Amino acid sequence: MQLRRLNRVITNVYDDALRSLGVKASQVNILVAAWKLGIANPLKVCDILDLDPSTLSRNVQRMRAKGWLEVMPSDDARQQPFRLTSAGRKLVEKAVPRWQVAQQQAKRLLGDGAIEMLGRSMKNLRQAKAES
Amino acid sequence: MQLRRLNRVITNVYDDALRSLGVKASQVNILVAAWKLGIANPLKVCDILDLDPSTLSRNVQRMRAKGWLEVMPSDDARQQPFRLTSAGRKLVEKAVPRWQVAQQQAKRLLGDGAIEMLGRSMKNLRQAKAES
DNA sequence: ACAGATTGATTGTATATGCATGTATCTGAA
DNA sequence: TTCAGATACATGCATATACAATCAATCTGT
Repeated sequence: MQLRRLNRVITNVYDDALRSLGVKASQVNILVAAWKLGIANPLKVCDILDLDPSTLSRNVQRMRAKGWLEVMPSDDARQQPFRLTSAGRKLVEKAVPRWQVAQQQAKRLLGDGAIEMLGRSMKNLRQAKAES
Repeated sequence: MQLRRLNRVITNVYDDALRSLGVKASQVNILVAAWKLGIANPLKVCDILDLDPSTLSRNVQRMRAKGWLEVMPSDDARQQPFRLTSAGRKLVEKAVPRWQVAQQQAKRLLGDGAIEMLGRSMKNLRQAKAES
C-alpha cells in the first residue's frame, strides 16, 4: 500500500515540524477543525475528518487535559460540543507557520501534481460518500 | 491533511476486506514483503516500507505469535531475519484475492489517475531519500 | 405517559506507529 | 588484543486508530 507508506513519511514530516510545540499532526487537524467551526460538534468533526467517534473522543480527552479544548453545554445532553480555549488558539497560531513549512517539504517529497491529485481524490471521495 | 484522511478511509477498506481472515492491511504489507524477499532482513523491510524498526519489531512479534512468521538463525547474532511459515504462505494466498477486490474499491474511491500519481510520488520519494 | 427504538458519546480491547533508550554484538584501530 | 564506537534489534512510553459493547439521553408511536 503506497498510500500507507506515503502517509507514514509525510506524517513524520509534520510531526517533526511540530514536535517542539508538543503537538502532533493529528491533533492540529482537530484543533483547526475546532477553530473553523467555533463550536465543534463531535460527529460533525468525525464527518469532516473521516474519523471514528471513539478516536475523536480520546483525542479530545488528551487535548482537554492539555488545556487546548473545553467542552460546552448543549441543549441536547447527549452531545459534547467543544471549542478551543485561549491556550488552544495561541497554539494554533504558533503551529500554522510550522505547518506551512512542513507543507512545502511534503510537496517537495511528493512531487509535482500530487497535492492537486489529493484534492481531486478528496472530492471524489466526498462524492462517493454522498451517494452511499 | 488530506493524505491522512485518505489513508484512514482506504486503510479501512482494506481492513474490512481482510477482517474475516483475522489479518490487517499493515500485516499483509509485511507478509508480502517477506514473501518477496524469502528471508527478510528487518532493516531491509523497514527501508522498503518506510517503517520504524521498533514498529516492525512488534508487528513481527504479533505475527510470530500467530504462527505466520518465524525467525531464522543468522551469521550476525544481532540480526533477526524472518520468513513466512507455511501457515503464513497459506494466509497470503487467501489474502491476495481479497486484497485485489479492496484495490478496485480503493481505485474507485480515489478516482482516475490517483493510483498512478501515488506511484509517481513513491518514485519521487525514493529519489529524495537516495539524495539525502 | 411510557416502552422501545434511536442517537451521541464513552469504554474495553487490540493493533499500529514512532521516539528515546537499552542491550547485545560486531568491527576497526591503537 | 583490546576496547571505543558503530550496528541491529528490543523495550518503555505515549499517541492514534477502529470495532464492539455500553451507557445515557432523547425521540416516537400508541
